[in-house]
Amino acid sequence: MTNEQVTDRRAARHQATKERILDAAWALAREQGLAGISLRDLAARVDLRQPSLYSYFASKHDLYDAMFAQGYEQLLASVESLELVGDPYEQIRAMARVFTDLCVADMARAQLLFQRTLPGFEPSPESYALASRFLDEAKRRLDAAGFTRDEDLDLYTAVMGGLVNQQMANEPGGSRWVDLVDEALDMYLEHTMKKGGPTP
Amino acid sequence: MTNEQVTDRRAARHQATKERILDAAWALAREQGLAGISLRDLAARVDLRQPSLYSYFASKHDLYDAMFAQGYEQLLASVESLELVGDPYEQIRAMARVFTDLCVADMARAQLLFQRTLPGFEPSPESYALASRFLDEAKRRLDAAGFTRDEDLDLYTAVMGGLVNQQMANEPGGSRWVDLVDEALDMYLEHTMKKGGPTP
DNA sequence: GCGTAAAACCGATCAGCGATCGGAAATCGA
DNA sequence: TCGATTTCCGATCGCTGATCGGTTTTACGC
Repeated sequence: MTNEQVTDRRAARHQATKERILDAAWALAREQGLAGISLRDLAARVDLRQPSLYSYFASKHDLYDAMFAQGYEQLLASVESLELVGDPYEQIRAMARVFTDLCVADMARAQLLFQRTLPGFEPSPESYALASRFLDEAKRRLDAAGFTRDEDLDLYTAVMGGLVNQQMANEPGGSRWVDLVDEALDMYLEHTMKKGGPTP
Repeated sequence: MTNEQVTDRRAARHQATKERILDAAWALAREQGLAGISLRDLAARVDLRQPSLYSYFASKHDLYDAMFAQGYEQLLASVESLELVGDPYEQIRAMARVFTDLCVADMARAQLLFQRTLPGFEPSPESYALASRFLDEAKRRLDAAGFTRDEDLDLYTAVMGGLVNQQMANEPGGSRWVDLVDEALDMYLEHTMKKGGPTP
């Protein structure tokens, strides 16, 4: 049992605490809002004092950045798990449904990932790369349906993001807007099929 | 020239200062972001000290509330000035273009009116009534085209808000998404005409 | 025009925030 | 068990919005 792991127990312990802090941060964000996270409150949740958090995150923005990366990793995992076979239109629909479901399931996460709401926060290049990968996944699926114009992707993100945005701004916790996702997809697909020419 | 105004010079002076503060607040919001407004900076802009602002606004949220009301008054003025005669579809298009134009013309305003971005801020009932009037104006124009379902309005606001939102979040200062407003209107009108039955 | 009540203004101060410093305490490889 | 490294935290800094009390300014009613 001893030296079960030859390598650093220190690093493992460090990483574990970091994840405990992140979990507590998400919980606080869901309770009090993203901007409502206070480092003193957060530290108390993991039985630390506020200065100790700086052993794990260089700043509050650095904490937000780690949450940003976690959020996109979760979305990427869900979208990448979708099969890439069969009707391309149905794949676009499935992706949209997964997207809206994940957004309403954790609005704090959606707010962090898709709105520029935290004053002065910008994701690091490494975290932004995850966001780009997420967009690439969307583009790949639109391409498969022959929707290859830049405008096709932009309109898609605008419609889906618009539904989620209205939902969060006007009826948080409800589903009045996100329930329109299928109708919105009817609208988008029909329009874009015409624009993009016949089905490949 | 004396007693040119029989009524309160006090109230007039008070209102004038209030508007000077609001103008400075908008300027600061455009420069540093909505949440970046510091009451000490704001006071300095109008040659006051920070506590003096509380003679005009009960709190920072009260200031935001006044800005919220001003913003909707400006949007309402623009939309209500649109003629209510002629092709109802063209009126819907005109309203959407005015909306996106005003949003990109002052993104701080759009952020305040259409995103829940300030931690803890909620408009007062009086200010929210202006927002409702704005939505009523939209509903009236959709009704005129036979788009009377609740979903018709919700989808319309989602699409237009989605374009603006993507624009602000991903390319502030640009026009990549709002330039799609005409194509988005093609998409929306064609879809909703089918859904809503034949033109009245 | 003048007296006076009301309004406006501000220095000082409060509690809260994120961030920083330096030293004590705990950890763990050797 | 030793010793370097990491972790932890009390104290403190500068900033924020808000509040208090007292001074100064304003302009209404006489």
